[in-house]
Amino acid sequence: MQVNEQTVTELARRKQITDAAIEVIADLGYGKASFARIVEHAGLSSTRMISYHFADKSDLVMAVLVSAIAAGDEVLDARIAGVVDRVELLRAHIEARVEYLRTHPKHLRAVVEIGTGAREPMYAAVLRDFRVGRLQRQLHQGQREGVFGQFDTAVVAEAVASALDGAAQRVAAEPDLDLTAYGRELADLFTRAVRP
Amino acid sequence: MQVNEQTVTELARRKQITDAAIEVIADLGYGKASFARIVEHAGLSSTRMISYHFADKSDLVMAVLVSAIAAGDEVLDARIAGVVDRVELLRAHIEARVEYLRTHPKHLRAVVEIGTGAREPMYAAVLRDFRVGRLQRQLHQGQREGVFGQFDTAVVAEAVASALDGAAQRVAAEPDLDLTAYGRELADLFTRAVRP
Amino acid sequence: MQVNEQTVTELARRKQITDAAIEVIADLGYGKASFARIVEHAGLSSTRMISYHFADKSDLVMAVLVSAIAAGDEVLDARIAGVVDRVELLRAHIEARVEYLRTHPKHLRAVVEIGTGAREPMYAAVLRDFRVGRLQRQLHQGQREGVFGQFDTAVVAEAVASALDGAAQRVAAEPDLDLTAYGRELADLFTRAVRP
Amino acid sequence: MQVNEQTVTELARRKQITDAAIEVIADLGYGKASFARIVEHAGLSSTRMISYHFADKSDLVMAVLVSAIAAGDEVLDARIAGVVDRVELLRAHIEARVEYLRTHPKHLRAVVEIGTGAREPMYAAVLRDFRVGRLQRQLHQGQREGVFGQFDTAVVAEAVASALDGAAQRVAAEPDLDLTAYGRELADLFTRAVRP
DNA sequence: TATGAATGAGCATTCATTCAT
DNA sequence: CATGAATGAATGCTCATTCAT
Repeated sequence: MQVNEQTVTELARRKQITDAAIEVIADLGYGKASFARIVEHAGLSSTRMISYHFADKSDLVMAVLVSAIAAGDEVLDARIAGVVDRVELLRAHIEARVEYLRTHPKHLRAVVEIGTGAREPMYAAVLRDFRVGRLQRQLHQGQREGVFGQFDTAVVAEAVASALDGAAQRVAAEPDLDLTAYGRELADLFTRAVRP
Repeated sequence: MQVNEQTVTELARRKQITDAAIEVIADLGYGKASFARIVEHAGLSSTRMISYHFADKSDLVMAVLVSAIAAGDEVLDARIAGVVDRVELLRAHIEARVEYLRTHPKHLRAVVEIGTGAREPMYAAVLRDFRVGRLQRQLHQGQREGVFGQFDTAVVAEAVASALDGAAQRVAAEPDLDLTAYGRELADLFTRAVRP
Repeated sequence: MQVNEQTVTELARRKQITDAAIEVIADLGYGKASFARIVEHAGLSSTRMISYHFADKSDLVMAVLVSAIAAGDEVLDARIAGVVDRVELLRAHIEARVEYLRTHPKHLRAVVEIGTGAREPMYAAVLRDFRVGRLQRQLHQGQREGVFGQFDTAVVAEAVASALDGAAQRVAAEPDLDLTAYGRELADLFTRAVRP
Repeated sequence: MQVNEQTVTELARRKQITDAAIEVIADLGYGKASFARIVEHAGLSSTRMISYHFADKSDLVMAVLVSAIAAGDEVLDARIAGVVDRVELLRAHIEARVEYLRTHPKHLRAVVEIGTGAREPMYAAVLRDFRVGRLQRQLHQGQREGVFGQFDTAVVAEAVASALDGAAQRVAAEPDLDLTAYGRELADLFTRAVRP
């Protein structure tokens, strides 16, 4: 008995809907991702099903965000584990995100779509944390250690995050893109850029 | 009497509507920019007015794109005129885009919104041309001249373009942002990154 | 050319819809009076028609209120014209309202339904004015002239208004009720009650 | 073991739900008083709880009516106990109802809301009994005894009941209203009105 | 005694577009 | 050059109720 006890069915349904929502948002964009499209994709009987399991649309979108970001951070954590060198850490970070894009294209694309398409400030904090939070702290630490040059960490972190957003956009239009190479290029680019 | 005859009234109306559309798209995002919001903003009597002057929504959006991109390229042309050094040209390019963002925030933001929010492939070519076309050619030329190192020009051009998109997003949420400094940081960042 | 120019068609449609809304609100009550029921009653093609002519539901309800109240005040004005005696004025007022209930049962019932069923404070002012505004001023004036006794005019005005509401409720359940007699009884009741 | 056996838990649950329903109906109005709102207010887990303990919505509403009316009649009985004078009985009746409104505002308001908002004829009998039943019999008896004048007892009883409804409405919008004074005014008003 | 899960019907409102003048 | 009038489809969301444990 836990405080926040939840049925397995309940959790399974939420996951089913969240997964469908990720696909639909990634494929159609945030603006066109209606409940109707999501139930179609999930094979549910009616939109009523979504309303039953989520308080409202923003509740569902937040669940999508949490789910996709958790998966992305898992990949990131696995990739940077044991890396100590600051420059290598930056490279690992960028490559991990691109790897995530390669293994979970719909997930990352959904996050980007929500980030650019949704206007509600509700998602701002969690999105900002995912995009630049950790990265900016790493850059800052690298500067303190003298490994990186002097630059505005906010600007660089935003540039890295935007470059990854751009990669997600490009791969959507160009599915055969070699993402491993793309990630290496991006990592090269920014490791050169942060040199003292 | 010319072949492509258009009255001044017609042109003025189109401009009035296009300008209103730019503001609305920039302010509400592509997804929420409906005819209704645009007529409100333009002070027109009904959405019928838009349908009369534009074939359909994509026609209007294309007009917005053409108008905003022309203004952006004008700023760019003025800024790079006479610059010959490749590195300075890159710097000039980036700073010109940020200057455009500073002087015409709604225009650039509208372009970014359409780029991220609209799904019709119709706009893809003109958007790609604006975002990376000229830039990629410049990077390529710099490599041929041996001024830049070896990197994937498509990746770097996309990264620069994305960084500028990101700047447009950030300034929308943070209007007091010092864009001149932001442009300089970005130019520094990428000029470092392209060094051989 | 007037400032607030409006087409005849537009006005006719609004009236058609408003009239249907009055009937539906009177028959089904405010809570059950949906756009769907109103278009059915008006013989329109879809609820879209209502949304086209009225900004939203409260806009339609306000139109209903204005229309029904105007008709009621017309009956009142005709009935009290030339009456100078204060007591006779009170009698005329009450009988005029009941006469209005007799000649326009749906209209008055719609007003009562909105008054009791709608929670939006939006309608409060216009409803209060219709129910007690004039009446309370008359009672006050009668007291100043020494024709009426000393009582709280707000309480008595509210009691009269509530009695008329009650009559509207009763006649809905009991359509054969002799309203002329009912009005006379009510007038007798309150003229006795205000005597010094 | 009795035929109509009911556990204390069952009764307690029904009371919990009924009490919550009274509050919700009083606060939001009959139209907006959904199972969802009632469940929220009662702190229950789901609407299923209500459906389990009550056959349907009208069953719950009827329970609300019975409960609220019983409480109101208790106040009335206590107030009129020992009063024999017909005029004083009328005064006591009115003042008791207003006192009930003062001590149990939600209860009386819920009854009024159901009376005006619900359309089902199911509640008509019990509502009519509460509103005018006893009162009309008293008025009739007073006329037979020659203490009251000649008037239509149905009309006067309905007027008194409506005035009390109106008081409930007014106090909802104007919580600082001096109800004791209001009750006295109302009692004065109607005792004057029934004089021979 | 309780509950989790599901449901079909209905709600007001918004959308870009079209017909007729 | 402009407009008034209309429209079908879709939006997210709420409703009381039921099935199966």
